[in-house]
Amino acid sequence: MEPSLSTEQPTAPTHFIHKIIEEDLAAGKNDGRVHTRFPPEPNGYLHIGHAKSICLNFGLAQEFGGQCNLRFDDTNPVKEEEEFVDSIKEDVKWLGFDWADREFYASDYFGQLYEWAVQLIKAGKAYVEDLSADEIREYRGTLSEPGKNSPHRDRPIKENLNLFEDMKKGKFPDGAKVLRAKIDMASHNMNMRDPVLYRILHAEHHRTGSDWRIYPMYDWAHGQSDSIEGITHSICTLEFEDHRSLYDWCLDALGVYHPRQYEFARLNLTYTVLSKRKLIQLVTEKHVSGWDDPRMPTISGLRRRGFTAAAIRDFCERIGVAKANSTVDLSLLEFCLREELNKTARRVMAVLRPLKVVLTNYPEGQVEDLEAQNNPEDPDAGHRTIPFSRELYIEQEDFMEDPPKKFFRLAPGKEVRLKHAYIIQCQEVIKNNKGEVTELHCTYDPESKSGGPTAGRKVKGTLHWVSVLHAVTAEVRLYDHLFSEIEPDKIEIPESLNPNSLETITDCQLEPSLKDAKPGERFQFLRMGYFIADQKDSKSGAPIFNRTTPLRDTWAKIQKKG
RNA sequence: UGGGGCGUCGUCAAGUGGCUAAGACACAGGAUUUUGAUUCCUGCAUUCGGAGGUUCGAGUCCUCCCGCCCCAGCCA
Repeated sequence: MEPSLSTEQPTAPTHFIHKIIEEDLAAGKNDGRVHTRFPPEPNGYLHIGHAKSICLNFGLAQEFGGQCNLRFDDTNPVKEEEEFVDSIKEDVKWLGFDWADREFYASDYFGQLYEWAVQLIKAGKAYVEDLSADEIREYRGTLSEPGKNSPHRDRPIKENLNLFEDMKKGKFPDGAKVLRAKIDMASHNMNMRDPVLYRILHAEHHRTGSDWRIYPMYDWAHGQSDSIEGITHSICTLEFEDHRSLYDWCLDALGVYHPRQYEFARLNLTYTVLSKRKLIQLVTEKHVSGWDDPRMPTISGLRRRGFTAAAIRDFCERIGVAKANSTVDLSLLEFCLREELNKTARRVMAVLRPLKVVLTNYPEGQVEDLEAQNNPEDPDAGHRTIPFSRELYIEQEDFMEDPPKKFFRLAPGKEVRLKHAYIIQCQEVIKNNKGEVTELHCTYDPESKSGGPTAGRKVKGTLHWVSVLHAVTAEVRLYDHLFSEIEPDKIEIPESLNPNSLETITDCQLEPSLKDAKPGERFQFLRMGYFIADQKDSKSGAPIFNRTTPLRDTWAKIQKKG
């Protein structure tokens, strides 16, 4: 391999958070430490938007020689489940990141968080509220009008302490009381109008069981968890920008180590829905087969679809990190995918919609083993042999009885090259009584054998094919966008769905080497696209393939233009 | 109409007062090709949401205006 003389370097990420860290390091902050965290709530599966955050947090730690924790933000027992923490761990690992022994849970800190709440009460900075949720809302005021103080705001510290302890002991029903920070009911920032710190929830927690009757709110748990873990840069999405002053207030009120929060714009993708609400809706209303349906933008869905972790990481690097809301073109993700698959996927031949071809001048009963390169982009991938015989299948769309001018494929009287094999010419079109083409009679040119001494003759088109006698029948699932709208969030779910997002073909004919494809194995079906043997349904000997993405199709574009 | 953010090519996104406003994707041409794939060339913002102003010089500084996003959960 020759060393590359290119001076082009992959553009190093220079986004604003990267710069902040560089500046912090230069200024000697945090003793030169960089410590981030990825803090998912275990109430759903991770999706491509989370991947952006994962790559950012783990990537920054990696680049600066720091560490990144995996921390589950499990402060709401009524929404969170073990199933989700398992899937999250699997997905982060699959993406290629390692949190070593730093797997943490906000629930690990419930004890400390409670003590800190007591400390806050003692400092006169928190009080127990008796008002109902509705009343609290009324007292909060509106965006343009200040709120009013709660009648319980000036409760004596001693009383607050007792009440809070009783809340902890489970003496009150859900919703009866709540602990609030005493900040400023007239603040322009709604989050500072005496935010709720603790609520009563008589619910089983997936980790702490029935130990607790009160659970901290996000704002009380997050910053302190960051503090406990020694996080230096707490990176979150834009909607938490308004929470930053509360994040800072809590840490300052306690006088503990104070990490800094930075916000970036979350990822949006064309033709894709990423909101948790809609993702859950897709699953519960069974518009998809589950969280890992290959059409889902979840990590598990993308994995099953055949995406690679490297392609997703590359994508996350290319989209950049900024504060402007943006919607990335899905074609960029597809580009990253194809770029990698082109280099790595083994080429094979598979006929999705078979049309039989009989080579009338080929000896009956003869079988030739032809040599085929596994991947022209990777000489190390080697070669394999493919059986060739008198009866073959070609793709239905590769034949037209009355073709337009620029159709380079098979038509009556026309010649094409069969990949790795011979040039054939169409002599006769056989039809059934409905007038449908059922079979083609062709002749082959024995002088045109691939790799042979007289193979030089050029024809315009090359087709993939499979020998009838040796073909393996398989199911193939063709996927398209789940949504037909470029901005599916603007429309409600049944209407926004693409009715043709899944097409299952059951009588595909594959070259024999595919018979024992292992679940999870990826291929390029020559001229058709990239496919993966489904990890759930495919079995060695009875393979089922998912189309990851089609190849770029210039011919389709020409046809569209007419 | 309170507060917090954001507006640079179709889409992302560099740019932090001084050469003709990076790069990628997309798109459009062309070359090579036993995948109409890949690869390779070429083109693609006289202009930075708008209007004024400061300056020898502004996407970058100032003023005003316009537009978009987020916040009134005992969700995160």
